[in-house]
Amino acid sequence: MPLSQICCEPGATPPKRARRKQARPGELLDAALDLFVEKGFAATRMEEVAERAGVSKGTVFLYFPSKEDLFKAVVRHNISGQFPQWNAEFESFQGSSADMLRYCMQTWWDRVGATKASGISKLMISEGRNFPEIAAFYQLEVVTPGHKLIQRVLQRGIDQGEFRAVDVNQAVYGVIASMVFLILSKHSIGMCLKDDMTLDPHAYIACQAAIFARGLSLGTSPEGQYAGTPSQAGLQ
Amino acid sequence: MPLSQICCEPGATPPKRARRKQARPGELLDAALDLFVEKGFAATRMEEVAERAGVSKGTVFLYFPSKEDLFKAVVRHNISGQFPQWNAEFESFQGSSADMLRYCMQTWWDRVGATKASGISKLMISEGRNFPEIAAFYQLEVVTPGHKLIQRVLQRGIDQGEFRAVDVNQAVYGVIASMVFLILSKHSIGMCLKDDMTLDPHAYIACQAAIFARGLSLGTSPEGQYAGTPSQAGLQ
Amino acid sequence: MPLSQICCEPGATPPKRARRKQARPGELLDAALDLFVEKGFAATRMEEVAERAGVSKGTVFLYFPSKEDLFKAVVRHNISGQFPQWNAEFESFQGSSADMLRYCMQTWWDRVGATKASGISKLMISEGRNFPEIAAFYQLEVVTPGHKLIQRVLQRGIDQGEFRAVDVNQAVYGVIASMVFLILSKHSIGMCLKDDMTLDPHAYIACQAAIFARGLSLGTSPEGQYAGTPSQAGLQ
Amino acid sequence: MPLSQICCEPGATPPKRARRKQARPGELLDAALDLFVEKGFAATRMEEVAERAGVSKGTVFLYFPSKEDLFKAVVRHNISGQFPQWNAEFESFQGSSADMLRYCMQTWWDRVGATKASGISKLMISEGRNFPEIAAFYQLEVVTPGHKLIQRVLQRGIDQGEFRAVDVNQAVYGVIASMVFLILSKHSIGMCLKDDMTLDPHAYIACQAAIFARGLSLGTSPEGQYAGTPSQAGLQ
DNA sequence: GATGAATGAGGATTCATTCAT
DNA sequence: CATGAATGAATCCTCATTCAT
Repeated sequence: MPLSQICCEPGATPPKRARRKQARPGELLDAALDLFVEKGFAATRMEEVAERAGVSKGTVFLYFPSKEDLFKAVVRHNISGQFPQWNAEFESFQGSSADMLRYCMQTWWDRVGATKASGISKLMISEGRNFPEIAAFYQLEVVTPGHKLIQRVLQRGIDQGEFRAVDVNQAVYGVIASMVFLILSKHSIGMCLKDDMTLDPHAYIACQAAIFARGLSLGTSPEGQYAGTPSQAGLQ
Repeated sequence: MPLSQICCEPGATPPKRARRKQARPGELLDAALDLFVEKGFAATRMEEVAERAGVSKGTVFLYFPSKEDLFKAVVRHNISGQFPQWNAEFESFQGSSADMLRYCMQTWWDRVGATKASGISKLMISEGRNFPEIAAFYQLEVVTPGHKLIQRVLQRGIDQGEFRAVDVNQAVYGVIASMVFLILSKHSIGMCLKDDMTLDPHAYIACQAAIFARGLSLGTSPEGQYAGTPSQAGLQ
Repeated sequence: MPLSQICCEPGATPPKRARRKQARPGELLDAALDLFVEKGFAATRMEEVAERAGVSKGTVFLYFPSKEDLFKAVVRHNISGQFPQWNAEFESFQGSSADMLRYCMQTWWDRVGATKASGISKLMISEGRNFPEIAAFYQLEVVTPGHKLIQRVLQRGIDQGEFRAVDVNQAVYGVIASMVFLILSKHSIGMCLKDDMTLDPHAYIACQAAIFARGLSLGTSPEGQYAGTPSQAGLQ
Repeated sequence: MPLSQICCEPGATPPKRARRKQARPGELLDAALDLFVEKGFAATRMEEVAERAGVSKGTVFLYFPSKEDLFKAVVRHNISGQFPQWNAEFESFQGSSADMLRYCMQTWWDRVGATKASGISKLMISEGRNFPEIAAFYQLEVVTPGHKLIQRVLQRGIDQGEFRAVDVNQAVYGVIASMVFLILSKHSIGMCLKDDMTLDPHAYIACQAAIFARGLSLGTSPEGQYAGTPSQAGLQ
């Protein structure tokens, strides 16, 4: 509990200056997230971030030593922070692994995909190569944890005899691909969508999750999945 | 002195100077494509484009009035004719729809994904938003035809009783998502891959195609796929 | 609670707060001296001065209206009384003038050169030009007295028939040069030393003093010291 | 011989642009030397260098990739370049080592000390610590070669039986000290001079060289040079 | 008095674009 | 046509200085 709350009568607002001090980082991170998503990392000027947060140029550097650090803070504030909760949440999941997969995808959408934070992923796809340190950070803080989370879900299905023993890594990428696509449909002008029709994320996720679940399930498998070269088999 | 400068009967290659002049724009576009794909629009320097094309800085501006114009020219020049004989080829496919889907994906990879052409997809994903006219063009020439092609494959499976009657549009996006992911794994430093492990495209496609085929197949379906909210069902 | 805050009879150390207040300027000057010597005027940040003095940035400006004023205060504060009992001490020296010279240099090193005081010499050498008033002050308080002291030693040697009748002024500068060099070897990263080898001050002084003493001595002089232009005499 | 001189009639001035191109680096180096000496490294703004050379800010960076590189080029252009000639010159020196030493010092003064280039040394003394890379460069290109040159002269004297076998390194520093002092008398407001009297460099060098020569000479040595502690011996 | 949050002028460096040759 | 020297607007970042608390 801050001093200001001790030595003043309850309910008193802290001095203006102090309140700003506390609020600043958050305001800056919000402004930065907006701009990074809107214009990309390289095209976002620090001064613009300052303007949007209602402070002067120098103030941004008071809280974040460099543009890269600002970006990292944005990532940590908006994405990485979610993982501990998620992991915990899945520890105690009781239903089928198919349900778990769907729940996982839907939850990701609700908490990240549907928010501005998803713009960060688009940004990493677009500019990651030019900022190796940032890319490494993102890899460490977002990609790897995300991969592991999905991997755990699929592995659980296999271990419990719900899923076939497919190559888990490849399967994980399939799930990630769905989510990446959803992000791009939102942030890349829906460029990959037919007729500008906007994709309904929940329906899309439900459909993909169902396909994955069934695609990984045991039961009667349609034969010939991996047999021969179809080009020879099927094409005249 | 090369022969071409001596013997000039019609049809002969034009003298070096003239040929260079004619070839210039193409060489510039090639160089620019490479660089835009590799580094993005902002991070690509005009001088670098000139260098890679073997001309001087000023020459680039002789052919393209500005960097933005160069970008637009690059994309437009590479979009044309992305979907040539594809449709015809699939008219006569004889095998199962599962095989057809897999064949379709593999072929796409060999003919497009693995080639330089996939670079413009990456470009559109990364920078499309900043060039709406171009994006519209791309949509018309690439996205829609691609979507239709896959749609036909899935619809064929449903019509022939091989696949379940899922929402075809959503399912198509799943397939596209896989391919987009593959492109990004190639052009975005594989930033979405675990531990920098390089994705083997053929294995990846085989796996995804198998999951899709099975996911869309009839047979014993694990019930409850769409029932209830898993958060209530599965979470304590 | 420290005793000083309880018992306040006259003469007792003032309460901590007050003592700090009184001590502030001195602590600031000390911190600033260190930093100015180490990094120069331009490269020293006011905040760093504050930090080293254990106060906040604003406080420095409370005592010194600007960085330049701080600099001036630092030098002025440290110049006073550089030459205390020196002269008196040498009145009664009994040995040879050669010994006296060596004793003089060694003593200077022990009492000044080796201490923090030599830092302001370095400061004046480095930044003196930008602060003419200060430089004049330094000239008056340090340079001239020092010069006179050495001059007296050499003159004594000449008067007593120990040294040749060289141009005393020039000779004095030779001695000063040695000492300046020693200061710089200490404060300028020994940039003028070969291979980063650290100079041993006492050995160096012993050597220089010996050379000076012998160089000023009577005895068989190698003739021709001042004759002709060596470029004509020695060069082919 | 440049092309322009081949394909044009003799005496024709090269096209304006080309001539500037050739002259630019020199003009920039001159402007930079002036400013570095006048204001120091840190305080010299690149734009100012450009202004003084009559070009725009960007042009400086066209020729020198960074401020540090510009500085290095200045050093190389004005100081390091001299050493090869000097070394060669001394290979063939015929006179006594005493003459050689004096000639060496005088020549250094005429070719470097008396020119603006000597300001560089003052600058390194003042700011060397803040720019380690530059300091290392200066050490390599100037300090070490200079030290070696003087060392050779003194060693020659010892080898030829002209000088006593003193510690050569220490003696070298004595010579360097003289020259450093001369530089400082020129660039540090003559701060170490008595009564603002300007030092006559030639007389000063003659005097110092004589003292060194005699100080290093054989002949009857005044006894007791290194004996006892004078403080005990001489002081009452 | 002391604090430290906030400011904004200033400086190094980059790069699209122009234009004399 | 082609060149590449020159430009200067734009951008990140630093730091002396101010001032509300």
